Amino acid sequence: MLSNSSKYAIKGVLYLAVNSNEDRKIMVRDIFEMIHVPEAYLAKLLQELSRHNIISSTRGPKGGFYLSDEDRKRTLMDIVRVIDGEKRIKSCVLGIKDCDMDNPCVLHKLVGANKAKFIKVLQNTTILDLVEGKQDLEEFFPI
Amino acid sequence: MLSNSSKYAIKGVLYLAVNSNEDRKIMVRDIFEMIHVPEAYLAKLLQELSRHNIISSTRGPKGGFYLSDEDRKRTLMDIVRVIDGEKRIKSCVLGIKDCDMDNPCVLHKLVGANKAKFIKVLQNTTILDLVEGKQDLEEFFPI
DNA sequence: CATGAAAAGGATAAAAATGTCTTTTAATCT
DNA sequence: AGATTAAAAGACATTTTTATCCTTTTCATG
Repeated sequence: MLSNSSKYAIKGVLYLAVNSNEDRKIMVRDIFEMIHVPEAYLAKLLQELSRHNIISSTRGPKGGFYLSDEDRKRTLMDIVRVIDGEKRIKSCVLGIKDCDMDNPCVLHKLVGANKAKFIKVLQNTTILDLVEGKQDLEEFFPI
Repeated sequence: MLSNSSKYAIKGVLYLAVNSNEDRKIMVRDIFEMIHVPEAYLAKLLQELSRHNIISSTRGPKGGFYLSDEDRKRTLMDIVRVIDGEKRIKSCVLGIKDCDMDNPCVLHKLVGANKAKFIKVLQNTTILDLVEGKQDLEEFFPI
């Protein structure tokens, strides 16, 4: 349903949400251990997200990845869409290829409702939602 | 969440449920086109299920795969368990490795409820459930 | 009991996902 | 300007999943 890559990406962004801002950028080197993702792999994922303007980054000294206020309004679905693509997440849990939520197979009703709800959660949950109301931030990490 | 293999297996078993019984065994050759699964690959999957007594088979002339009445009481979860293993299906949608339903990570509550329901469906739905009340059997295929 | 039909099983191939490494580019700081 | 730092980019490697092929074993039947 979600690839490892998407999960890694979400964890990375979550870490940035808690620990970074415009004035406090973070290097991959300082993230990967906390979230248990291989350094180079995480770098690639964050680069991909940055290229799609889901997160922000600057190069050079004092550089690193961070989340702007705008970035924080992104949903989990935005992340998944970049990493896995729309198709993978929406594809049928039981069917193959041609079956998806918009064009369901006959088995779809069996599991479709649950899956639809799951997708709604991804679509409706922003990074900000996840982090705020989370006073005890320690609680998140290590994931 | 579910591997292709599991989906293939479910489709195959569903076909058997509709078209086979003790007196009417079916060869892989006569299934694979209907459900859009490569012949040799489907054979492997059905063999694996047969070995685990999820479905039945006999060799030789007039042989083939079929479902006994007992087989029909198997759940979708039984199939998935054989093909994917318990671990894969129960692993966390967001976390990695050490996080699963029995030992949830902090992100789990976000998506855990939906996933739990999905698993319950797999656990509670038997092959028989799926097929009966399905008068218009044509409707199932091709999947 | 010989024969042929079918599953079973082993070995291999192809593709996709995951993970690593090296070079290039850009920002910052003397 | 030049040195240094860190992301960006892309080539390369590994592992897992998916898929195929081919031989062996089994068994119903004539």
